[in-house]
Amino acid sequence: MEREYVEQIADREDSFSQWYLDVVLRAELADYAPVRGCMVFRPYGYRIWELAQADLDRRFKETGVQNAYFPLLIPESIFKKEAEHIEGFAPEVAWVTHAGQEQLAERYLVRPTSETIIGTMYAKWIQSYRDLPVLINQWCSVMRWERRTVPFLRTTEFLWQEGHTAHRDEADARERTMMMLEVYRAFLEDFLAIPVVPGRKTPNEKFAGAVDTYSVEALMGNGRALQAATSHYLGDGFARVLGIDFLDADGQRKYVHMTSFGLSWRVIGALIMVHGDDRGLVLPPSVAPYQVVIVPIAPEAVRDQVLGEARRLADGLGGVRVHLDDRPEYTPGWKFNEWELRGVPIRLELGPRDLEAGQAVLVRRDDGRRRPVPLAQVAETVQRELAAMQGDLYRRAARFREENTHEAAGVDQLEAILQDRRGFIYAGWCGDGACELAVKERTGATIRCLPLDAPAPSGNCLHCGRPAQHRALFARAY
RNA sequence: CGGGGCGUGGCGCAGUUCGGCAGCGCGCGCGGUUUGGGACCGCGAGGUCGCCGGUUCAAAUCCGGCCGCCCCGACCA
Repeated sequence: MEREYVEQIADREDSFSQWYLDVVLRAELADYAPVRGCMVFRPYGYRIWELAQADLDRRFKETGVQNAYFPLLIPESIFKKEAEHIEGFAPEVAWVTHAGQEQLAERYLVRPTSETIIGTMYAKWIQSYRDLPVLINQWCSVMRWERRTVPFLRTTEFLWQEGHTAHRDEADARERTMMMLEVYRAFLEDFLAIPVVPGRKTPNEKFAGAVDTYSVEALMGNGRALQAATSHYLGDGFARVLGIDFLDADGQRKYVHMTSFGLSWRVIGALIMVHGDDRGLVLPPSVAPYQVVIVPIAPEAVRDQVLGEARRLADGLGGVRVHLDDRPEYTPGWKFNEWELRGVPIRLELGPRDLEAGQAVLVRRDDGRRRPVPLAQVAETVQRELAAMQGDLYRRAARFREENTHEAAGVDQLEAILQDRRGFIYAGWCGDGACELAVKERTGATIRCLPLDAPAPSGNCLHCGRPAQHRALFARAY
């Protein structure tokens, strides 16, 4: 039999990163811009972001978070106030030094994150414990001058949301930190169909300026880990240097305890790498710009008839994002490949033979199964299959993760697993950062997180052999 | 930032060894025939050969410098 599908993207097994880039470009999610490390987020990709954004934004608002917007530029004097913070970001900060020909009295940095400028405003707004908590999020872009960039995963400028909250005490702030981590977990698993491991970062891996950093970690199709979102308990460090204090009910002046949490367009990269296959993108119905594409097979003699029925079919799919591809210049086969590459969950084929039989042919993107559906039942079947596919994609990704999750008793074993098949690797850890760094040095794997649901540690540290204090999740990471 | 590879019409590439008319496939435009897994025929448009400099009668090709992209490693959402 002849080759059934056209070669247009790199082989996913042989060259995963080339496959990833091919999908990004060929599916028209993004394109390279004439700016170092920057990309253009094209309409099809941006629509995915809008759908994800709308859902996550709704989840934030359900917890009382409001949206606002703060400036792109941050005065150097303000950013420098938190020592650990500036030290962490200094190497990748872009500076604004001139307005026209004139040199500015003070340099501004293009925000790499907004803790300091938002905190500065909180200092003005917060006087009393009655003003707390303050729960604000902003959708914006930030800039970090990374050395090596990859579309969506690591770009010089990227879109994200950053939430910043101020609280009366540590307990309230910590509760918010965990609440937002759970919002991310639910969003990623339920909406993007990406299974994640929630956990706490080690001191080596935490956010510059945070007391504790939590993240949700996902496993990509090539066995590498990706941090999909983070939530930080910042303590009162930022409050102290920025002067965010309030008068408590007991008459004492106190500093607020803060949190911040963020998720970026990196999750678009995760979608590609978790769900994609040899034929390209596979989108969960929840974030698919088109959930259904109708491809009419319309020879000249029956053209009007087929297109008329195709339009009726589209109109009958209320509440579903449907696209009728009636371009005459492309053949049906071309369209099949095109929409599969772009990840549309369901394709409906409608041709003369179907009209005679009073049916359409339904094909699911994830399993490729094709079957005839009577026209009267198409709407109902589409709804059912979209819902089923959402769940199936999650379960498939979860199964892949289970199959690629291992245990390592020592560094040798960890190294062997990484060479052989990568994936998530659990191992005992004594809690010493030196052991963590030694493992990284030798194997390239880092502790992605200390999973929250991990059972009590048993056995010994994989590196030094002392009793394990944690059950750590190791992986090579993006 | 280190190691490797690559920059030639929109995309994928040949040509570079050994200097001598810039080519091929796809795509694009027009006309015609076509439509159940990337249709076919004909005509046509489109290139400062990544950039700057040098050698030469002559440079995509040789020399020097620079820039960009990709892959593999050290830092990050």
